[in-house]
Amino acid sequence: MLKAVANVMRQPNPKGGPMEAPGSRGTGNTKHRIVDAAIETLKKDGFAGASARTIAERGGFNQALIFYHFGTIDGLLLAALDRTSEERMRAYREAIEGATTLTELATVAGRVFREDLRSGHIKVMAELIAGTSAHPGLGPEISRRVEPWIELTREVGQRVSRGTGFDGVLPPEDMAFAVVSLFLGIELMSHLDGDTTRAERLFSVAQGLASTFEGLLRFGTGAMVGEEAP
Amino acid sequence: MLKAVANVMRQPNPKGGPMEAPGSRGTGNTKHRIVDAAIETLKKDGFAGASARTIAERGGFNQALIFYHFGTIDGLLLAALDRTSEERMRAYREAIEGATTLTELATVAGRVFREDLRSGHIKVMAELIAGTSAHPGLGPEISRRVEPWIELTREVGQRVSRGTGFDGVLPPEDMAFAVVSLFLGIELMSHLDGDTTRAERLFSVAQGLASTFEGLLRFGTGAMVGEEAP
DNA sequence: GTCTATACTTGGATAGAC
DNA sequence: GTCTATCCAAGTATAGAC
Repeated sequence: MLKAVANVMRQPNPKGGPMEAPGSRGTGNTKHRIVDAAIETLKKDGFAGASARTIAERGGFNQALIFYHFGTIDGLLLAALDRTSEERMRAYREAIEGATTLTELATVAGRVFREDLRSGHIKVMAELIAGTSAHPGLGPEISRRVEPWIELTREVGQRVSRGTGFDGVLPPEDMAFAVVSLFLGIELMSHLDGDTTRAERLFSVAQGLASTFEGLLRFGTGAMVGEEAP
Repeated sequence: MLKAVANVMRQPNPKGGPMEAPGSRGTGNTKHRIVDAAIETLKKDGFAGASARTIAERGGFNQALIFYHFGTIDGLLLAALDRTSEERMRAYREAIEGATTLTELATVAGRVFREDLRSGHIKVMAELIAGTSAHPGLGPEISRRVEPWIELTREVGQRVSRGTGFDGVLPPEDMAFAVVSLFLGIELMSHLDGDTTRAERLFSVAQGLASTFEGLLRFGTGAMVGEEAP
């Protein structure tokens, strides 16, 4: 039950492994396919269903390849998280970086998260976080990979709230923690009954609230909180 | 992998099982102990770590007893959820029913959820929801057991927002879904690094926000949204 | 690098003695 | 109702042929 702990970060194989040597064409392609299958399996079967056998069967390759390329299952799962995380982080950054007002942010973040919800990208993270209790060795590794999401959220929140007179009230760190938690929770809930309509509705409402709120602020509420426009 | 699906609701044993016969003293005590151990195991080892053997070892009883009393592991896990859910529901209801203002609500709900966070009661639910992907048969069962929580949240939210001029803006259903999701997410995040300080801080801040907001409302913002006090 | 075969462990579940 | 013994499926991981 605990024996994977010390091995989580172990390198592919004792002899240096498939180190993506300069001239190797096509190599690395298999690793890619394995990671794909792992992501797919985490989405559909969850952490508890992500065994070497199920992953290998879904991907149509041999089970032993996992251990050759990633050492352990946990190693593969971390690689899977790295991939989705990187992909989605790029998507969020691109979508969000143009947004400066609360309304824009709500619109654009809602759109990207809807994509996630449908494709299950955040599910990978939620499942791994939940699975951490069973494989404690994963804890610190997952934790490190979640931090950038909190940081991204904090940055964006801070940028958008600047000058609204709201940015002293809810500290950005707390806001970011809450938002990331909320997204993870929505992901869990939505996959419970395969029903994303509640989540979709929530995002519509949030969008509406954001622009209403923004309108109110422009109205002079800023002065009430004791803030001046820059 | 899928064979538990049809068995989830199966009764204890073929012959009618240990049906808590009227005169049986002490009986049912064992079932209780088994459920205790299951809850403890879900909290500490998560869904993926909650095997018959680990549960039995933690509880100091024989592994076979689980199948005698609950038919399957999934059956036991549902019983575990029933117990925590009932216990915590009572605690929340008692704590919350007196609260009529937003400030009171934030204070009291925060206190109870902090208890949860430390004792891990909601973790049981979060782990089971996450585990549902691996055991699809659990899906509907868990879903049924989550609904009352959304309903409770909705009721309370509605009661508190009544007359604040806020209760048309964020539909109670959406609010309830968001709050439950948020709590589940916070639970996941807090157990990831065993650090509950971020969650604790968030609750303090929320408490502060609630009373600030309430103060603003009393100030006449209600009129701005077009609502009159009852 | 990839496959087959295999060792060994853990897990769900049942039979049967007590 | 509880325990021992046991069956068999599934899991991780490795050795060794190709």
